[in-house]
Amino acid sequence: MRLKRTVTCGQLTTANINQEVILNGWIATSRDHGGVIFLDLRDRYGKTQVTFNPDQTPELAVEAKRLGMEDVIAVRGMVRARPDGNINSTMPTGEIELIVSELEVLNEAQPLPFLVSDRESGSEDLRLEYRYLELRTEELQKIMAMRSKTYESTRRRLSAEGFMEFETPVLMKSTPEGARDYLVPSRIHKGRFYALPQSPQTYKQLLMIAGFDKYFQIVKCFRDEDLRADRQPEFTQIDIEMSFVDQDDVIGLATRIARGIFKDILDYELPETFPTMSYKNAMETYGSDKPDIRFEMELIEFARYAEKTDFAVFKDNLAAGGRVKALVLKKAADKYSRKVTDDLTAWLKTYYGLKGLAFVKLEQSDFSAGISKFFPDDLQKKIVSDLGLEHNDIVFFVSDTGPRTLQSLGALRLELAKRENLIPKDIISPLFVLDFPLLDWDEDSQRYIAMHHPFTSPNPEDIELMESDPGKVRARAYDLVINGYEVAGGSIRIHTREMQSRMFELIGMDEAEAQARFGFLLKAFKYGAPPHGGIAFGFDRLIMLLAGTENIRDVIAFPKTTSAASLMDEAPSWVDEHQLKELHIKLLD
RNA sequence: GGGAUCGUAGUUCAGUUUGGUUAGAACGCCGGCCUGUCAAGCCGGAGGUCGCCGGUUCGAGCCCGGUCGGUCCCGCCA
Repeated sequence: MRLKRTVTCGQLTTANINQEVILNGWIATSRDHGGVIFLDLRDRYGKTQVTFNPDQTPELAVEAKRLGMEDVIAVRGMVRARPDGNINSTMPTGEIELIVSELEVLNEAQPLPFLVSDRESGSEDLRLEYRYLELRTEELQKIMAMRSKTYESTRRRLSAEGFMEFETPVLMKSTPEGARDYLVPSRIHKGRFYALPQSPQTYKQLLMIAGFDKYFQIVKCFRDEDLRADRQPEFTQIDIEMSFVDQDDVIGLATRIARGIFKDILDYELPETFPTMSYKNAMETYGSDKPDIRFEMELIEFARYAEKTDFAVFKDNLAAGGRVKALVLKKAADKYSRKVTDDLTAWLKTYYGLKGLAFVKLEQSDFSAGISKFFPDDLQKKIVSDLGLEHNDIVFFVSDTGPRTLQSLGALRLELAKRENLIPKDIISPLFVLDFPLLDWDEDSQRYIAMHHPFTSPNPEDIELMESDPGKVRARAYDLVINGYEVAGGSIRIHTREMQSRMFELIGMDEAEAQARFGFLLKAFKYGAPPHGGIAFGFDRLIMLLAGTENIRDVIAFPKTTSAASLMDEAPSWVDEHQLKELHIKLLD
């Protein structure tokens, strides 16, 4: 190219007046007045108005006339102060303009599928097809810059703390536990497959055994499961592992990393230590293992009142070992007509398998509507006084099996908070959830499965329960939850062969199977494995919080749709027959 | 695997309730006018397999069945 930029489109000010400069960039808008022509030239640093004046350069004005949006040009010119009354105070470069003396058209753009100046001007599938254009929008340019700064902040802090950065294999052995693996067929080994890592879990443990006591990696992970607004099939983790540490050391480091990132990127001060809550408490109080604690509205234990009511559903469920819990929405009963409560009930039925949702409204200090007639007067008075109920409050009741009661009331808590705008924006509320159960009973396979993963160490206080009451054993596992998002999760690992074998046994994996699947790790444990533990941050979710978006596709340069397809390059795609043949693969159907 | 919802010019949408002449608007695009705008303005023009397949009907953008794709949710995500 002839005219290489000497400055960017975001940096010229009145200090540069009378300097000759060259700008390169995309045309954001053009304003043709028949005589004078204005172009706003854009690059990722900003926009500058460049002006073509037919009195001075008539031949350039003719050429500029046919330029349109998103053409790429280079211009040489003199920086001038804009005439009086023509200053644009909404842009940083609004006091100056570039009077063009030389123009090089680098590339012209076809008519655009949507406006780069307005991200809402195209539907999401169209924007994904032309993702490189969407990435030119101001919003995504900012988020990508934020993401880049976060990589940098993370690396700088971990390096300063003495961590070594590693790369671990992307082609690895398939692990049966956990999420579905993405598989890669081996050409050389007929009928065998590599798997893409769900996480580099085993490798980082082996690096601990190798003596690299502080490891980290910013790494892609792959899980072949169905997607959500905050889940992509490939996503990024800040993966961390440390030797000779206990839970508090890992939590301390995770706190410093999170504090550092929010300080560096948003200049937001998180507390020096984050609050903690047990898994049990989180479930009982918020109906979630990742509670959003930006607002109160806690779940209330209601069994002691429910048993004194005349409501058969409560009594039957309690007798059957179920639960009754309640949720109070303050000062909003008038907004919850029969239709609204019916809709909420239908929603809970559909998604959480709940049989019903009961409620009462407060009319002055008396129960009204819903199931109020099942509450004797003296019981009403006691509840009103115990719970501090006031006029126009509405109390929702859920009664079902324990887990279903907690989960659905937790979902209702979030839904009501959204409807009533109870969630304060601009607040970031971190929380460590601790003492997760080691195991989870799986109805389908009628066995225990590891709740976190099978390398998670049991809490030493509960080890004696491992065989007698496995469901009660707590793990040394911890999650960092921010604003209701699971942002990081980790555990202290098992580091002895004996304990690892006991764990495999608990989840119904016999010695032969354990050998076949994790023999390499069990073998390594025999050669001096140090006590170790770690944590992994969901990097994309962290960026979501920093950017204030609820969609993970906003923070990934080239994301996939909810059917795990890329609309831009049309992956996944069919492959040639000979490619399949080389891989010894034959398609059914 | 299940549920909800959306699909109409290049794009964003209206039209679907109640089937009926030539499917509209805005932005973008093309042409013309216009020398200080910054979402420039004014005038004109081109642009449609109403996602796709089938059905009902004299007649379907509109009703019915199926299908494909986007989004959100449940299951799933150690």
